[in-house]
Amino acid sequence: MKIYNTLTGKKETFVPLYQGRIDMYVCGVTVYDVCHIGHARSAVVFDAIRRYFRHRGYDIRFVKNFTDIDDKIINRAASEGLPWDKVAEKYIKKYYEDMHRLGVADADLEPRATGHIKEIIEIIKGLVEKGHAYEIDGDVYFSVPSFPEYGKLSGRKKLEEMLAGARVEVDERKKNPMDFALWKSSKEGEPAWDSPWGPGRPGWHIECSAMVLKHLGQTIDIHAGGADLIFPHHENEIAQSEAYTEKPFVRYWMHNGFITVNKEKMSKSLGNFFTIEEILQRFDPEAVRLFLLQTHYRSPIEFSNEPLEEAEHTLERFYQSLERLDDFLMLPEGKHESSPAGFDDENGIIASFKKHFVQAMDDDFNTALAIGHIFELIKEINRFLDAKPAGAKAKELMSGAKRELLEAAGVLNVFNRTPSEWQRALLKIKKVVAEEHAVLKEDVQITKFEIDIESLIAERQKARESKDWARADAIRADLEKRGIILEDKQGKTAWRVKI
RNA sequence: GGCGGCGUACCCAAGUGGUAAGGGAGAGGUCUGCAAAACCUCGAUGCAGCGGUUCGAAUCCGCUCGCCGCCUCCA
Repeated sequence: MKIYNTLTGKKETFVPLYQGRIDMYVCGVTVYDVCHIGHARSAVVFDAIRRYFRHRGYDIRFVKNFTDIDDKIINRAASEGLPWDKVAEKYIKKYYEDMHRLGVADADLEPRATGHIKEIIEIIKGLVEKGHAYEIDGDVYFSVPSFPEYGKLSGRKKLEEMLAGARVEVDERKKNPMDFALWKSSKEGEPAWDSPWGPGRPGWHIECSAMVLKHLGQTIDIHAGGADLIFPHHENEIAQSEAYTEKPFVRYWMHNGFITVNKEKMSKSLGNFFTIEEILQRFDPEAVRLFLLQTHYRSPIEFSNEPLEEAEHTLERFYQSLERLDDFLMLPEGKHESSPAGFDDENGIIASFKKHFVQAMDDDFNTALAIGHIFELIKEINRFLDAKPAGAKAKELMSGAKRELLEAAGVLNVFNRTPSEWQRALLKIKKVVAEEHAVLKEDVQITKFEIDIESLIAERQKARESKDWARADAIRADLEKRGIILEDKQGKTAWRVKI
């Protein structure tokens, strides 16, 4: 398995520190506002990667933090008129709602900065004792010159060069302009914890060092996050952690690319962001997840409606094919045996799918290629079924193909509903069912709607039998206006939601 | 100013030395009462441009052009 390591700038063969086990830490979010699609990308990508590790048989310990104390939270508390910890609670709750809808599983451990003040103070004390940190007026700073390897992650070599064009406002009291805060003294009325340097709160970077150390250990296999965390956040984490433990902190650093809007990074400050909530009002969550996984995790993704609509079409294609496959598998067996030639070849698409899927994912988690393989398999299954196969052997081949398909789908956590669940979800998201009804009594209303459709289909069927094509076509056209497409198949008429 | 990334068909996108995955859109065909879906066929002699290394390059090297990111909080 190969992983691109930001530290070396290369794809490397992945070898965990302890055989069969992986310690992985992902930087989560600062909970001062709702999440946007950029946060979703990071969460979805590392969720898929975590699932893949598990699929490959690793015992993975997966930790993702919440930053629940920080200047932005304090500011937000002031503007919302809430206590700071209520602000954190509120957005943690919202985070879970959004992420669960996107199929992001909870981490094994989801520690919060404020739950680790004791450990943070311990580390800062150690760093001061070792001469890596110093106190000024209740603030404690990390001394960057005391850690010669500083800059190794972000590729920054000379501190002077970094400062030349930088837009940093330097705090005059710091010994070196690059020094960063480990502990910040609190002003009157701000949240504060007691410390050897007086009441204060932790700096941003130190929490991750403390939580990694406490929950995973001195050296971990993988540390991940968005590419914007490389500098200064992860660079600073390395400095603190390695200065404190004198051990390598992280073996593989992974960073996901940004979501862009008009080619520019989506960000709060530019105001060009779309929240997960508003996107999910218009698109199915599975389509959003698929959209995010159809591009390699390190490449930028340009955000717009079109690829999300395409993702819905892609899902439609998948579920239509799955339904067709299910229909075939439900068919009575019969004695007749007939399978088209070539489909059960050892090197054929069906037999080699699993190998290809694993190869793609083993190569730095190429989910885009892996999804490509899924659609090669879909096409092959459709081709097979087009040839009107029959008998036990054909069924065996198809049930095997279905098993492979769903196993791969499970790893990515897309394509894992039933075709009818997908259609029901579409009924809601495409607002085919009147909104007030859908909101008031979801499933009851939808079921009634489905019964209506079924009776219209029956009426149309009668018209067709008496060759009253005008009547049959009128019913079909009427349903299409309401967002329902009818498809006449062998022996039955199926309906689906128009995308 | 320093460091880094990107540029593949109409659109999205994979591909880091062996002769251009996949999806969408489009054209033609099979199927269908007609459709829809599915399937088949067609579609980049070429991967921003120029030059070089090589038996062989989208893939490596150099230069040029264009776009973006980090150096401030940021997924």
